[in-house]
Amino acid sequence: MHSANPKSKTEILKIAIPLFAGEGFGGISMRRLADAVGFNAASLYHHFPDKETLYIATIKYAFADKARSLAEPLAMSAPPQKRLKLLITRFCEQTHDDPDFCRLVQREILEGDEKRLKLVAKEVFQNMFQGISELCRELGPDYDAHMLTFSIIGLVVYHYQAAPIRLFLPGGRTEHNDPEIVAHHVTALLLHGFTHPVGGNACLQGSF
Amino acid sequence: MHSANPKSKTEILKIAIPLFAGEGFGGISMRRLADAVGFNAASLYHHFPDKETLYIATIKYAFADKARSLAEPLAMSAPPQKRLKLLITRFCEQTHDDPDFCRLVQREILEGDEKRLKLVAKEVFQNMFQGISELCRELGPDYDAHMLTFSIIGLVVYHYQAAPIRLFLPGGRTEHNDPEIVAHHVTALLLHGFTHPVGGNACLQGSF
DNA sequence: GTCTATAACATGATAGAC
DNA sequence: GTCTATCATGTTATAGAC
Repeated sequence: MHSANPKSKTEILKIAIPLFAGEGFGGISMRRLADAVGFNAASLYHHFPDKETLYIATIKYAFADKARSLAEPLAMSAPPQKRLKLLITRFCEQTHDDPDFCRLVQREILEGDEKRLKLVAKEVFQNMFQGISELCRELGPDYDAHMLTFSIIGLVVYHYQAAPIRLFLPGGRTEHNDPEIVAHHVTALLLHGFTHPVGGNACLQGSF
Repeated sequence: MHSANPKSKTEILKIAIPLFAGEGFGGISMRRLADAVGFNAASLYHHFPDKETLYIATIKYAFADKARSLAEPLAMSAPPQKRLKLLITRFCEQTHDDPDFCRLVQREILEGDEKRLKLVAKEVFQNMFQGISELCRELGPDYDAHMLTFSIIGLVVYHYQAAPIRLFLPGGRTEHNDPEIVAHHVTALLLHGFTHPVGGNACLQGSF
């Protein structure tokens, strides 16, 4: 219909991402967003019919093509352990490098209604989840693949979700957010549990 | 000074918990909270000087004594594996049974400033974190205790944090939120990694 | 301690000039 | 496609009756 130039539209969305990620839907007013863009508040309504549409467009824009790149390392032909390590490394790097995206997803899971949660599930998680599930069936065939996939994602995500509180907890250091360190830790834990890959002779030490 | 009856105060807080947990600070107005309490909005200001003070009081109230009960199973004298299993079971049950609390903590980590994050760290996590860290040093002495503690907490918490999206993802079923099932899964994963405790001969199958 | 009334302001959204 | 001006509504917070 109108809005011949899609550039302004995506430019608005690009600026909206960190704002909504930081303070949420209710925390950002149309005026503040307009200020950040360099527009007048009324101009936003030329591009989007209302605030919620703008918000959902922001989320969709932030999510676009994220899933693909996350699912990429799974397609490789390599031993499952190697694929796992690569996947987790990539996942840690992306989560580390794009905290806004991580927070947006978190917000959606926290506040989104059913319709929007389905969007997140489809746009963000679906591909990666499918891929990880299959990997899980190779690596831990005795586990429930869904649960294991959840655990892998949660293990990585939580380290960054809770990063703001890390330094206030015993032993927390800045290096603990380093994607390489997180990836190494998570991979080792997933493959061997409490039995560290180095000192690995306590593996069969007992059931619980 | 005023407010001779502390009952109204805590009653307000009790009602505020699920509201703030569900829609956040910006999502709940003083009017709506007052309606829920059965008061007039102005009356809230007799008990609390402003909205933010009320919000922080709500969080503090929700957090009070949570830490102690979570740290309890760690004090037992039992083999470390058994203590871990008990801790995780309790943790899963509490997280499952009190989703409001879980969401409030999540919100605080997401939105809290430094001062409030210190509050969460101290009131909620400190004791439990300390206890888990020591357990970690027994169970996985080759791991970084801080990282491992983060992983344990994250593993449990994420399964409930992301529960709203579970059914929209491949293989997700309602039973997957059952605390007993989550606890069993998490415990097994932590102790043995991908090597399931039942079919446990693949334990040394290779480094990555 | 709770109410009514209201001040002072921010918000989402629209109309219309340019 | 962006602006100014404006509306209707909702917001935090206060003053003062009871």
